[in-house]
Amino acid sequence: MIPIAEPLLAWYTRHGRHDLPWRQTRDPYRLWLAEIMLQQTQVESAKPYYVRFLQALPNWQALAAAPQDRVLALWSGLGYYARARNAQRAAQTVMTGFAGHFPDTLEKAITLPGVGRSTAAAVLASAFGHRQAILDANARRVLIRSHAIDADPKAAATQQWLWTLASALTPEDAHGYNQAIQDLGAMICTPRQPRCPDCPLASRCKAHAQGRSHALPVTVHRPTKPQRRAFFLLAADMEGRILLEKRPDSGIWGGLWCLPQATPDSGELSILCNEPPSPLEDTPAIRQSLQEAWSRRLRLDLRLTALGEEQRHVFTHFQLRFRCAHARVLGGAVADSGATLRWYRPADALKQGLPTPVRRILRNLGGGR
DNA sequence: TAGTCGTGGTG
DNA sequence: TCACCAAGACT
Repeated sequence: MIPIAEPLLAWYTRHGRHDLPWRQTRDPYRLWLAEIMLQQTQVESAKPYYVRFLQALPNWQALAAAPQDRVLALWSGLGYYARARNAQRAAQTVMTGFAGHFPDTLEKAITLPGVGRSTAAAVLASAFGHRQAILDANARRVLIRSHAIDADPKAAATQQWLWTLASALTPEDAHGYNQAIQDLGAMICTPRQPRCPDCPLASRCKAHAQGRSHALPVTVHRPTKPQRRAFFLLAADMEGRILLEKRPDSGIWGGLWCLPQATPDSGELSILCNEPPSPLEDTPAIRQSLQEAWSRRLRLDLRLTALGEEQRHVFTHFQLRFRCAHARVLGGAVADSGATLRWYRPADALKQGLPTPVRRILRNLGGGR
């Protein structure tokens, strides 16, 4: 084991990112929210969301009591929407189960939905000064390089070893140390092109000594992403309002408002589910099939007027190719008033919690902006 | 245990 | 265009 706390803290004092919004506070709510938003998310992406979210929902009580649609709207565009749903559940648990206070032990903290070991440790260390080790992507990379660990970082045995290492290395000032190791990972010990000449740990880093900084952590080859295809329905009524459908709570884009989707070859309208990719051709038969399927399911008299160009959206584990089917609503029972189908004027739709591709589509409706 | 869950930046 | 990656957690 290589002691790194001392040079790390000294470096952090001089070069750390002390101006990050969540470093101006020791309020557990604010620290916890930052940790949730930063899960698998880079600092620059989370920043504006963090500020906006706190402005709207500044404490446990406000978040616990807010409508889910409001929470998701604030999260819209940030991704991993289960985090937003879990965050609200966690806030409700804090209010009802912990008397409005973030739990002060690791065991209790990780019972909150969306709070794992690393997130809990980060909050306890920063909010209460507890000596708790974190193990996020930054800390993991620093430990793997400094100790020249060759094993697959994702393997369970490696994880266990890294946690042991992290715990042993974390000093009494875990609050400072945790932030220091994260900043080092983000600024110096970066995934690619690590800046070893500027690193305070270079003299004791095993990977550096072996000239393998760039080769660690080892990467396991991932198979290419599968493709999924779908048609999105852009149905406008007489007043120019657009039909949106709320997605189920679980699964992709859970709880968000989306354009109704369909695939041409499945008899009924499937929703971004895992099925063999069918081409997004524009043929009379496919238009007919889409029009009938949507009309039936949504109980609307639809007339498809055009198919937009193919667009793409890449997820972590698959790639989505889709086209927008523009349609007019001639009449019929308006599938409205339901909990999952609503008509929105485009300007109002943009205030809802939308997946990024849907937001982009609706933004482009009015010709830009 | 191995998938599942978003989005934007980067080489 | 593409694969990889990010302040991970859940099922």
